[in-house]
Amino acid sequence: MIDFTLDPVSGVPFYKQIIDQIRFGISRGNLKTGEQLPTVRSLAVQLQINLNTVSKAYKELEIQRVLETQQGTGTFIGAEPVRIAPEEAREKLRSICSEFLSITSCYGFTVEEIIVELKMLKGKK
Amino acid sequence: MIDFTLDPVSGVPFYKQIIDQIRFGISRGNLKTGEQLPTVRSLAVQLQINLNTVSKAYKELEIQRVLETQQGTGTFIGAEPVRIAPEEAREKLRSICSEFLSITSCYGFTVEEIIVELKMLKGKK
DNA sequence: TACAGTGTACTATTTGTATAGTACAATAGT
DNA sequence: ACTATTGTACTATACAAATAGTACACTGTA
Repeated sequence: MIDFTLDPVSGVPFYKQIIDQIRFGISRGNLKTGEQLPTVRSLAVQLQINLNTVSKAYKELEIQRVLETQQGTGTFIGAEPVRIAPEEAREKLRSICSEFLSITSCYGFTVEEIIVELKMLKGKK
Repeated sequence: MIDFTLDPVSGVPFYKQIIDQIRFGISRGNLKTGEQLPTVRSLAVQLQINLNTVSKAYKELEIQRVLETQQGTGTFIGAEPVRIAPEEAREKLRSICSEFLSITSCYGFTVEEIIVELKMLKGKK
């Protein structure tokens, strides 16, 4: 279970914020395989946004195999994480990290600061 | 001097990303008083975005007295230094790292793997 | 003066986000 | 079978962000 929250002034689209929170919730173990997510209608009411916005987030995550939806039943956390070949994964990790560092360096953050933050986010519940 | 970078998938408007990077650059001392920024045209070419988008960022910062523009000459860092509250910096770091983690977790990478990769990339340069 | 480089201003257009409303389809429980 | 609940699909609308193109104004320099 997750407490969804939206930041309307961040500039990040609502549906992307929802996507992020679900993916992050899975990675931290707050959302477990098979667990049911709020219905599109209930989450829309809770966040005071439109039904279609929630639907868009769920749909995109379903395409990415992160979620599994059953019409008439609900939306659930997918079974297995996508498997990638080790070499490809390594290259992917490198490119993502590299891009990440270039962005953080624009803000002047040091690698040490970043690592501290990452560890903190990982431990957070 | 700063290496500007845009994250097109973050959902944050380009002009806001530019504003942020300039503000943080000043706050961290990477941009000093009186220093000339890239021209609107050159930065637009560099970031592969439109001239008007860069102009919008510069204009907003000029209103905030962060930048000083002289038509026909260029755009420069204003006299009064920008001070970014520690909480804002922390929040920025947190949001960037959070988004980063949500992406990496999608590929199944652990925080430990990521940290190893970041340290390796840091040592490379 | 002439010119190159700078920022500015404006209109038009496209794209993405979000809302609103409605209708339909699949499922579970009774 | 019926009903409630779930996800899906579609059209229309509004707004912001970004692009594209063009023209203009100011500055420094040759």
